[in-house]
Amino acid sequence: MARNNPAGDVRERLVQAALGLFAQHGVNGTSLQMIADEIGVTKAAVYYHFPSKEDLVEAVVTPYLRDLAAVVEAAEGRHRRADRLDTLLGGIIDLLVDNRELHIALQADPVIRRHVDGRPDMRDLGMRAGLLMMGTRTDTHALIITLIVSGGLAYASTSPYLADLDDTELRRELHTTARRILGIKTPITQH
Amino acid sequence: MARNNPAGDVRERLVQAALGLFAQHGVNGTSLQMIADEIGVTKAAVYYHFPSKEDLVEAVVTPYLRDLAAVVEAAEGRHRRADRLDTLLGGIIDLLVDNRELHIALQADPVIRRHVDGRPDMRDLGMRAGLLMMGTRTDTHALIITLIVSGGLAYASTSPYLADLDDTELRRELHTTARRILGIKTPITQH
DNA sequence: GTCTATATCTTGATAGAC
DNA sequence: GTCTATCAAGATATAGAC
Repeated sequence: MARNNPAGDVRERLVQAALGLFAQHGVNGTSLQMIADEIGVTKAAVYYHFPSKEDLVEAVVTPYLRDLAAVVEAAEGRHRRADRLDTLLGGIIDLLVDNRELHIALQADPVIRRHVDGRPDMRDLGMRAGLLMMGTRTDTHALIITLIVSGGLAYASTSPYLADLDDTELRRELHTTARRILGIKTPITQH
Repeated sequence: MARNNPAGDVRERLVQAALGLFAQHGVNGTSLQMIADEIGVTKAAVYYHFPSKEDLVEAVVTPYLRDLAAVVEAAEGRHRRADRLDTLLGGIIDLLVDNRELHIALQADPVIRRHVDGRPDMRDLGMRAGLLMMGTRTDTHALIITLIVSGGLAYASTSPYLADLDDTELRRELHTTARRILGIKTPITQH
């Protein structure tokens, strides 16, 4: 196995290059030529590793879906509401902060959305996470708070205004803020 | 002026068709052929009304930017903090609810983002809105709450889970929830 | 595993008839 | 103001040499 490349095998470098370009230009705005150029190979080399562009999309998205699924399952495994929330928020925020500007782009990209919707194993992940956040409440108000926190965390974590915060600080700020916002609907459980 | 079309002149129908398709497939995922087909004309007819695809993007985006600018300016014209917040939130939520599923897609689309960033008159709209939300606070915590509310409102207003709420109800729910979340940082002003 | 070369299709855009 | 016909460029994808 030829390992004369700067960092790791070509397949993984292709996935990383694609990830960055997808986030910046969208999937439709990123040609295989751009991806190949990014790591210094030709289009044909890309096609050796991935039979089609869709396969590349799948390779880019899958690790994130797996990580998210693991977080949701871990949270569902907890029993007390506070623990479920902490596990879910902590896990999601870790994912967001570790990737920063990528999540919004990936989540909003029409091609990726369609790809994810086409995978039955992953389709209800968003709803399961939402149910965990809502807890026992099922009214409209709780739903709206849940939606605002979900979308708001993803949006905030990608903001250029927070770019100079280090990961640890950003994680802590997002977690406490999300906790406090979600606490609005259940003020009694807060100390 | 030939007015033998189902609804209004062709130019406006093209803009509306483009808006819907952009939101669904993204700008790069929407060909001029698709837009032409949508209203039953040919590509060449599109090019009569818009010299280039970018001009169509501009025609789609401009009304929203103008509306947003009007809201921000109206809010900046108020003097008391509570009035500024109410004007801003009310205006933005009206825009979101009136268009629902469009805003997230438009805001996240790389082509549209680039187009907006290239218009100096509109570039600082987001920051001005953010400053209005933050009020006198300038710390990280206030910034994060502002970001979460901004992104969260846009995200929530597009959620399928809220699709069956009528506009009036959705508006009211979003407004009171946003108000309460922003109230976290200034609990003294809330009775 | 990576290359050159090419096939095929779709795109944004133009020319000119009506 | 809309059409048919066409162009040049760029896209995904394939074939076959090394």
